[in-house]
Amino acid sequence: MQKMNNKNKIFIDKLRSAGLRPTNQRVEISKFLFNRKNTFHFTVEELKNSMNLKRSKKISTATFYNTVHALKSAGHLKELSLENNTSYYDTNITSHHHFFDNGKVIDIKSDKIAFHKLPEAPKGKKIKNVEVVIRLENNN
Amino acid sequence: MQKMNNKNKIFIDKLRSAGLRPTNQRVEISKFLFNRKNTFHFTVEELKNSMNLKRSKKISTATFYNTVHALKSAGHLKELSLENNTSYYDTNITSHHHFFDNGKVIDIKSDKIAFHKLPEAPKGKKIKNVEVVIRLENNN
DNA sequence: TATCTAGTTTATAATTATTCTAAAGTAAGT
DNA sequence: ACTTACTTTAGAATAATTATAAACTAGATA
Repeated sequence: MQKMNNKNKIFIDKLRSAGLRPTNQRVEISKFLFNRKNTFHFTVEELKNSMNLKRSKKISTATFYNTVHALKSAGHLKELSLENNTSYYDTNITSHHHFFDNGKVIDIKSDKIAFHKLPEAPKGKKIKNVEVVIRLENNN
Repeated sequence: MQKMNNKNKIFIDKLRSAGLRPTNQRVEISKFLFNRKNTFHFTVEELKNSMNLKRSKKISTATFYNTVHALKSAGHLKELSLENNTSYYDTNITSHHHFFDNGKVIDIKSDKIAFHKLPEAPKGKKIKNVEVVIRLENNN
């Protein structure tokens, strides 16, 4: 069914590398996420709403969750812990940090933060990653 | 009803400063949280379970949530964003950071992390706080 | 100290984000 | 074209949290 043109190869490859068959729904999700100039942040609910808004045949919630989860596990998406009851995802998987301002996420390029000192991991453990979240508030 | 002895004054004061009347349930929660040598981390569910385990008359879930929320708003507890579907709280409200290892939270003293470089807040905003989470994995 | 009232507690229902289930549909190998 | 294992989907289930509203109580007042 899926027209297997070169244009979609990159998006299909991400799915395959996540162990997912490139079905229509998944390819559309993959394109929506990765076929753009700038990376962005989203919640699954936001993704679902913005994609389904323009579609007559809606993609189901479960498919969004499954696909996002698999893409995350394969390393194509990064999950952010910013608020305690919504998962934010980032299509920018390079090492970087975030400002968080009342539900809005802003990237901080990796080179804008440098450590002078960092602790060692407890014995038997190693550091998987270091995440900095700078929370913002209004100026007075 | 509440025996207003000096021993409890400090725990009662935390409640009052959070705008809460020092009822029996709340004083017990406040004592459970703050009447100890070392600070600790907890989820509301864990707090409820460990307190109610030894009680014949259970404190209701709503009271735990309300009290924790008010104490947090008053600055007596710190909420941590570590996992996306459970709120962790910390009775250590001083500035510090965390290791996070598969559901387990470990404090990192403030002086163990130093920044060489930090970005400025976007215009109109100021920095509320800077949180570092170092995620750990096993040394295989 | 008895009374009163606004604030509290509780069980339960409601909500939100997410995961599970199982029936109907489809990709891709033969 | 056929087959089979993987997908999609609607809807149910779950988990964390918040809301509701009836019964209860702290603490001010008479």
